[in-house]
Amino acid sequence: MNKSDLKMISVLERTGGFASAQELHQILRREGDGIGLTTVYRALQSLVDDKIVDLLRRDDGEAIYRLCGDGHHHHLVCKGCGQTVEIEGGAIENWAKAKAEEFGFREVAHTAEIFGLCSKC
Amino acid sequence: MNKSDLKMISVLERTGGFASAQELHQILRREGDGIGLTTVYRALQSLVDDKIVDLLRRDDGEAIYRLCGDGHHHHLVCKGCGQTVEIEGGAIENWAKAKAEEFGFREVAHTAEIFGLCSKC
DNA sequence: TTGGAAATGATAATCATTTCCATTTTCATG
DNA sequence: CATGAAAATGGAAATGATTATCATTTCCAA
Repeated sequence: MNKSDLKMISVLERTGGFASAQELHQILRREGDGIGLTTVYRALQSLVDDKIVDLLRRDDGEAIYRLCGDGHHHHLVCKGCGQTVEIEGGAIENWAKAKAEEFGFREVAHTAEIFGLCSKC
Repeated sequence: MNKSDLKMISVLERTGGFASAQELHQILRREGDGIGLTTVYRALQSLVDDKIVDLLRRDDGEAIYRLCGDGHHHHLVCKGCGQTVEIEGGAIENWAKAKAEEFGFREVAHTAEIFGLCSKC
C-alpha cells in the first residue's frame, strides 16, 4: 500500500461509480497531479490483487474499476451515469451452486451484474 | 447471411465451446481456408447482431463467441476445457427483476455466468 | 453479357494495456 | 548528515485485439 495506491482509492471514492484506468488517469491529471498512466495501471492492479477494488468489463472489453465493500456481492449499474449499487446475492448464490452441482462442476465461481437506467437517468 | 457467416457457424459447431475470433481464424486457416481475419470479425459481428452467436469476455477482456440456442439463457463454462452448457435462468430472472425494481432501475438487462471445472477436468 | 452492389482481405490505424528502462524517491543504517 | 540499496515512478516503445480503409473480386439481376 503506497502513495499511488492511496491516491487511486481517493479518486475512486470521489467518482463513486465505475471508471476506467484511462478516465481515472485523466481526472488526476486535470487535478494537477502529474501521475503517470503506468503508475495508475500498477496501482489499480495492486488494489485488485488485494481485493480492495473490483474489476469488471464494459461491453467493449475495457476494464473498469470500483472501490468495493468486503465480501462477495453483485452490482446494479446505471448505463446512464455509471452509478452503482452493491447488492447481496441472495437467491443467485443458491442458483449458481445448484446448477453447478446438477452438471457435476467443481470449484465454481460466478459473475452476475444487472445493468439498467437509474431513476435519475 | 452470406458464405462467411455460414463458415463461422460451421466452425463454431465443430469447436463446441467458446472461442476467440483469432482462434477461429487460425482453425479455418489450418483447414486450408484462406479466409481473412477481417472477414472473420465481420461475420462474427453480424452473427452477434442477428443473435445467432453469443459474445462474452474472457478475464483479460478478449471477446469469445459461441453458437447459441434461442432465447435468453446463461452459461456454465468449464475453466479447463472450455466446454459450455446452456442453462435456464430460472431463479436468477426473478432475482434480477426484483433487485432492479427495489432500486428504481428501468430497462434492465443482466449477465450471469458460472465458471468451474467440469467432471472430466 | 454487364453494371453496380455486396463481399473480401491485405494493410494500416486505433486504443487499451504491458513492458522496458532510466531516473527519482524513500528510508534504514553507519 | 551521508549513502547505498530497494522500491516507486513515468516516459517511451512494444504488444495484441479490434476496427477502418480501400482496392479488388464475386455475385446476381436485368
